[in-house]
Amino acid sequence: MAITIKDIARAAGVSYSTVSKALNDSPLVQPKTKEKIHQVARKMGYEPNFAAQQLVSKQSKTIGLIWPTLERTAYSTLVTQLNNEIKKQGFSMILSVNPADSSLELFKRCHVDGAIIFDEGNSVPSPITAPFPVVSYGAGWQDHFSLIDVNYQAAMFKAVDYLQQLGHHSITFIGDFSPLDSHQKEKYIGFQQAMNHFNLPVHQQSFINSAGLEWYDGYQATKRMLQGSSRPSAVVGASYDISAGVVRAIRETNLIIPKDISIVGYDNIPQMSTLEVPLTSVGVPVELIAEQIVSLLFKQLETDSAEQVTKKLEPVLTERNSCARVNNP
Amino acid sequence: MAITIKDIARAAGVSYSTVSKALNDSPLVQPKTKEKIHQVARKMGYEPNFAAQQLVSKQSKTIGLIWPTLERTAYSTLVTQLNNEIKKQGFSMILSVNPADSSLELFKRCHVDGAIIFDEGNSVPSPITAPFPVVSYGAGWQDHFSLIDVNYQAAMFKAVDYLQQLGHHSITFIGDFSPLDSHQKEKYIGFQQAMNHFNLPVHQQSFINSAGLEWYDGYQATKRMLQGSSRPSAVVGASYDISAGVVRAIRETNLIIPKDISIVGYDNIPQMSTLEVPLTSVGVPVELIAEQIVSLLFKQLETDSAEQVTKKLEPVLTERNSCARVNNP
DNA sequence: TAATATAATAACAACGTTGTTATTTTAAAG
DNA sequence: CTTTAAAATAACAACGTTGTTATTATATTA
Repeated sequence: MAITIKDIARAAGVSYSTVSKALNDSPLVQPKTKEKIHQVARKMGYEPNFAAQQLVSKQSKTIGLIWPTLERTAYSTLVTQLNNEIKKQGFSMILSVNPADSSLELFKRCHVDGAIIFDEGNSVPSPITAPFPVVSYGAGWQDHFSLIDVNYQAAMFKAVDYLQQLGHHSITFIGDFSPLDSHQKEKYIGFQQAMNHFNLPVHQQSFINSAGLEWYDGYQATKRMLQGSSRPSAVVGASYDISAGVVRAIRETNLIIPKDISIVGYDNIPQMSTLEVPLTSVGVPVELIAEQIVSLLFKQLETDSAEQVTKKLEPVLTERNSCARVNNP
Repeated sequence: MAITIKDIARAAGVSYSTVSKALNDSPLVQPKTKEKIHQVARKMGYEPNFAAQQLVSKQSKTIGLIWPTLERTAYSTLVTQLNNEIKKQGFSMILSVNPADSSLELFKRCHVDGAIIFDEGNSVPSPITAPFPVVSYGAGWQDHFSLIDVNYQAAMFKAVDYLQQLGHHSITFIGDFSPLDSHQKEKYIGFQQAMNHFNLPVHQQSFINSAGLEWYDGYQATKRMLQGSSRPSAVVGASYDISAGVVRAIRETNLIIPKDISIVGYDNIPQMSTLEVPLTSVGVPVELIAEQIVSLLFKQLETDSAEQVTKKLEPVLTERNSCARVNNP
C-alpha cells in the first residue's frame, strides 16, 4: 500500500491537513514544521495520489494527443516538439493511437484538460464533442474544434518567387495529385497561381504526379522527368519525403545540385538539413506549429471559451544549399 | 458540471448506491429498476468519473507504453498491434514519448496498472523501478524488468537453411555492422554460424556493411555488391528497410527477383507483402510479439508477481515470392 | 493581568465512486 | 392475519486529497 498524507501526519505528529498544506507550500504553516514534514515525506517515499488530487481539484494537468495514423512519420518531429512545449507549461502529454472518437472517450475517462488531434477526420461522419478544449492540426474538423492550419498556397508562392528571383523560368512541380489530399491540392493550386503571377511558362511537363507520398514515389517521378526531352532548371518538391526522392534521383543521374538544377522542398523540418544536400525549403517551422497549437490550446483552457478559432500559419522560406542563380539570361 | 450518479439517483427516484449497482450490473438490484436507471443514465449522458473509480478501486484499467524513439518507425506496426491486444483485455493504452524514467514518473501519477518499454535503455545509468509490472521489448533492462526478446541467431539460421535447401551456395548477408546494435550483431553471428553449419563458402564478400538501417543504406550497399566481380545467388537482408533497399537496387539493375537472385528479409511484418516484390522473410510475426508482451504483462498483473521473466521468441519463415530453386548444380 | 488580535494547527466536509451494513418492502408459511 | 424469510433498496463509510471553518496557542495591547 502506498504512503498517504495520513501516514506522514502520524509520523510527523501533526494533522493530515497540515501535511497537505505543507506539501503544497502554503503560507499557513510555519516554516519549521513545513521543513520537518518535507523531510518525513521524503524519507517515507511519499508519492501523491493523482486520482485523489484530480477528484478534488478537477484538473489532471495532462494533455491528450490523438495520432491514429502512426505510419505518417512526418508528424513524429512535431509530436516530440509538442511534448516539449506541453512540458514547458508544467503539463504532461499522453498519446492515443485510436480513432478520434474512441480516443476522446479514453481522454474523457482520464480527465485530460485538453486535447490535440492530428487525424484528418474524413472517416468520422457523426459530430463528436468533448468536455474540454480541442485543437486540431490540419483540416477536417472545422465544424467541431479549433484549427491550426497552414497556408499552403502562400508556401508555394514563396518557393516560386524565390526561384524566379534567382533567374529561373523553367520550374517543375513534383507532388501527389490524389484528389483526396486537400493539402497536396492546395500546394498544386498555389504553384500554378504563382507561376501565372510571375508570367512563367506552364505546360504539361511542369506538373509531375508522384502518385504517392513516399520518397520512392518522388524518386521515380524524377527519373521519369529526367528521361524527358527538356530538363527544368528548378524543381519544387511537395513534401519532405518526395523531395528526398528527388534529390537522390538527380544525384544518381550525375547532375550536381544546385549547379545543374535547383530544388526547393516543402516542409520546414530539421531533417531537411541532413539530406545528402541540405535542402532550401518552405513551410511553417515545426517549432512554430507546436508552439501555436499549444498556446492556442492553453488560451482556450484559461479563458474556458468553447469558441472555435481557426488560424492559418504563414510559411517561411529557409535557405540552405540547394538553389543557385541561373547565369544564362 | 458533469452528471454524477447522484443526479441520476435523484432523477430516477432511487438512492445513489442503487444507481451504482445498477450501472455495474449487480444482481442485487431488480431487473426492472436496473432498466429504468440505465435509461435515465443514457438520457442524461452520464459518464463515469474515472478518478473516483480509480480512487476506490485502485485500478485504472490502463497500460502505459514508453516509446521515446518515435523516429524508429519499424515499431509503429507493433504499437498498433499492442494497442489492439490491450483493448481486447478491456484495457486502454496510453503512450509517452519521454525517456523511460520520466515516463514512469508520469505513469505512476496516472496510476497505470502496468507498462511496456521499447527504449533500449543504454542511456539510463541509475536503476529505476516501478510500483507496477513492466515488460520491456528488446534488450537493455534485463536487471530491472521482464523482457520479451527475439532469437535473432535462430532467425538467420532459418533463412540460410531455407536457401540452401533451395540449392543456394553463394549467399550474401547485408546488414549494419555497427558494434552498438546488439540485435544486428546477433544476426551477423547467426548468419555466420549457419553458413559454417551447412558447409557453405564464406569469404570477404559474403558480408556487406550497409552502415545504417535506412533503406537507402541497403540500396547503396547492394549497388556496391552488384558492381563487384561475382554475384551471389541469394541475399539475406538484416531488416525490413535494408531489404527494401536491396529489392530496389536489384530491380534497377534489370535483374529479376527471384529468377536471377533470391532474397530473404528479416522482420515478419505485413509491409513485407506490399513491397514491389512480396518478400519471403524470417522473424517473429508482430502479432505474436504483441500477444506475448501483453500476455506476459497481464500474467504478472494477475499473479501480482514482481518476478523478472525473460522470454526469447522463436522466429518463423514466411514464404512469399522472392526465392527460387537454383537449377544449375 | 485580563482582553484582544493574530498566528498556527486541527477538524471536517467535499469530490464521485464502490462495497458493506442497515433498513424497508414483499412474499411465503403457519 | 401474524410471523418469518428473502429480496430489494437505502444508508453510510471509505478511498486520498484540498479548501474552509473551528479551535488552540502565542503574542500584543491596555
